[in-house]
Amino acid sequence: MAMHLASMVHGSGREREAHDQRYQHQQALQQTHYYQQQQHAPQPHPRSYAAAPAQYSTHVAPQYAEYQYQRQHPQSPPSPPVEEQKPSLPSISSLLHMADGERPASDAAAQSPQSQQPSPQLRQEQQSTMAGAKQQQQQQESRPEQQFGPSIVSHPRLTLPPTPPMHPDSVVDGNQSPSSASTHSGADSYYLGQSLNNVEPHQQRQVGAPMAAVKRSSLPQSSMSPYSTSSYAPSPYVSSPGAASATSFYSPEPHPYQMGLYGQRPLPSNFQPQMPLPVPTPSGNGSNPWQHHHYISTSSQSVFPQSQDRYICSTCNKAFSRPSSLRIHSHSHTGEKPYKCPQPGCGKAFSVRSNMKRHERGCHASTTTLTT
DNA sequence: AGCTCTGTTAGG
DNA sequence: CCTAACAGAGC
Repeated sequence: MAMHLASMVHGSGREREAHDQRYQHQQALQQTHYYQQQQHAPQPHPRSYAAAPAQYSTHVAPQYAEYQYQRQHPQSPPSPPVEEQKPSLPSISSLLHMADGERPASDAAAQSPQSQQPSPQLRQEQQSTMAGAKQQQQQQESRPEQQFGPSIVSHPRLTLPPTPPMHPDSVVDGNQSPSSASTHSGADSYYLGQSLNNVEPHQQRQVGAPMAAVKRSSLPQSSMSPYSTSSYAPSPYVSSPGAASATSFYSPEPHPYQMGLYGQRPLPSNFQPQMPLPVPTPSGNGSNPWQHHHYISTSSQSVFPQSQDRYICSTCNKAFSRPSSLRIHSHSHTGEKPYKCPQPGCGKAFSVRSNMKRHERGCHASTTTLTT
């Protein structure tokens, strides 16, 4: 029966086939899981830069509209004018009755209070968009389905109090769009660097620990780093972002990690951020892993420092005025702690020398005073 | 110009 | 409280 509805509502062609299969399957699953998914749909990262989500919402949402319509219709109209339902719903009802026979449990779940959550607005949006296009199609294709339309547009429930709008994309593609959208935080840059270590960025993204290493740099990147938009690709110094870090533009020290991740060079004073705006490629794995997370406003270009902070971390794009600062900063990405507490028995290591000194003073005050 | 140290802030 | 990380001052 789902097939009927789906095929009736949908257009034809491959998309419909794919949809039907998927729809059938989803119907069975989603009747009970839909709202769970909705609740679990990842929220956009608070720091993510509003760029992406909109583009993901389109072609998946409609099926939910159908689904919602189909599922909610029977349970609901708070005060369904009988005369309205009579002419408009018979076929739907019959379909649903069939469904009842097939999956009583699912419908029971569908009628649970929780199932009321989905915002009428959402449905309204979806219906309004869908109804317009598809009703006409339906009316042309098969007459009976036209009841579908009127019941939608005139349905009293559409006037229900507004609830927080739910984005179809977050509902439907929760694990796709938000994640890709949320990758705009500077943290991703870190993973980019990590990805050089033969680990997929998205895999790393699931590893919580490394996040700590970049938590600080992620913020400054968005706020202060004008290079974020893409100091890599079009840079005269960098021919291939992936290989970029392997090239030592600035590497006074022979540290391997610098060569690998932080090969950095002073920006020319006349450097112009000429690079095109970052393209939020949904195809994440696109040829260029460096592209997928840069959603910095173009206005940031105007703040580009001409002479200061010429040393840019290739991982997080943070700028430093001194190479040593960049080097120290790089430790935060690599996790390297080259400064070890000299005190015997204390194996503590630090990424910043001064922190080690401080530790030494604090924790080994007595011994240090003796030794010094 | 660059390094080291100190002070400060923020997170766990 | 401890540590990570950063900015600024002094050298």
